[in-house]
Amino acid sequence: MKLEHPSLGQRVAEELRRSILTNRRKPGDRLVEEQLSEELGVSRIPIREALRVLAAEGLVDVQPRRGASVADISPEVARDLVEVRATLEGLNARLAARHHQPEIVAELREVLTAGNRAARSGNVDDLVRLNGEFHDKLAEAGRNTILWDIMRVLRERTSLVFAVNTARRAREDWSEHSEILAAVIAGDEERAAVLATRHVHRAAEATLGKG
Amino acid sequence: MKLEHPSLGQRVAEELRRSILTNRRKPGDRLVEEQLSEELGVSRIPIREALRVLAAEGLVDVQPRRGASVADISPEVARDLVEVRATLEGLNARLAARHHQPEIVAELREVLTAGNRAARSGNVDDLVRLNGEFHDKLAEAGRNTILWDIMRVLRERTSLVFAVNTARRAREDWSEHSEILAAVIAGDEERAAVLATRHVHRAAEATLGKG
DNA sequence: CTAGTGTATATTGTATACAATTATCATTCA
DNA sequence: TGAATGATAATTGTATACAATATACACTAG
Repeated sequence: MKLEHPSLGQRVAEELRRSILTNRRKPGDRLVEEQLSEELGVSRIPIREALRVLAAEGLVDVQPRRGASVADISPEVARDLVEVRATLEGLNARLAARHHQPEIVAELREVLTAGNRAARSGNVDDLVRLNGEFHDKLAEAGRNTILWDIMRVLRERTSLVFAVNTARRAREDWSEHSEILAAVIAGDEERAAVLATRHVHRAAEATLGKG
Repeated sequence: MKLEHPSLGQRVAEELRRSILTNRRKPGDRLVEEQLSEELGVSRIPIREALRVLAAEGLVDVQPRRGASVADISPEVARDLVEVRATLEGLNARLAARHHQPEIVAELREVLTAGNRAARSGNVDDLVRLNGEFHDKLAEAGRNTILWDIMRVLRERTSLVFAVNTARRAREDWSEHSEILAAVIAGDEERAAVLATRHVHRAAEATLGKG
């Protein structure tokens, strides 16, 4: 077995995370240690570590002595996630508008163009990736590492729920992204915050209905 | 060895968490697996699990192949934590005011009286415990499990920083708690939110200075 | 005397083995 | 027939042992 710097556990976690977020493993699917161990060609120890990491992120449920499964997010929990995420995206957009980071803004502009293109062509893989990039870079522009970290996890968990609507809502999504970025560039904290918060709520409504 | 339901890892995590939050283990202290293993009388496996859990909570730093240590929170990170926590305490107070939960409010009233008593007598242990209870119950009143969970972790991490000031600021703390609860009871969402947010910022300023 | 190198030691990462618990399912008794 | 029961299998929890890596420090070369 070849060894590299990031521990096996880390890499297993990465692999599992991807398989969950791309819906190759679906909510409720059991994650049996022995089984994963064979499948990925490592012993159970790194598998266990990975499962704990993912459990901490909320992507996996683990019950003592009964094993792990892909998290199944109930509509109630989804609403809770949305409420928190909407608030934090608002805070972050406010901070981004305040801090005014030209380099990141330039990158965001590029992502925006690519996103609009993908929205017209309807390429789902690209849309998912670009949407992630947009929110990630925006979080970077907020310059708050704690916020960045929490939002990353919240985004993953909500994406587990909203995945179905990525294609359908693509146009609105990217038009809203555009408005948010404009407000950030203008340094209009209040408007950036309101738009970002509203953006999350609207994306949620498309899947959960108004609540 | 006696076995009980919560796994050893869980109990080790609990034990370590307490020792960190009570400052028996200080920021920067190394957490050597073998050493903890002997000290707590279990093998290294549960120790590792516990360290991962605490790392996910931000109470412990672990670097691959170099081991774990009690998290040392820089002033910059502390400011970031405060910014996020202030916002979320605001959101939660708003939700608590909206949802109007008589039973929890009754409990909060009791904690408040006990807190004011402790503030006058200056008993630090009681102050820490009651402060935790107040915020925990308030979080419960918000009825958002995601928010509750995130705030618990943020509170632990900020408490690591603010610990020094618990006694000094006790009077103001509890007077502010009282105002927040009043706004919650009155169902005044906006006022509850503003007060809760301001409360966190003020507690932070006592330690970090205005930022 | 300092920089660099190599070896010893400490520590973490992983694998294997076994113990404890939970789930499954056939069987028995009412 | 259906619920309770017990044996068996599947699975997780923990311990021990070993491999890989990082750190510390003495030693050599310049």
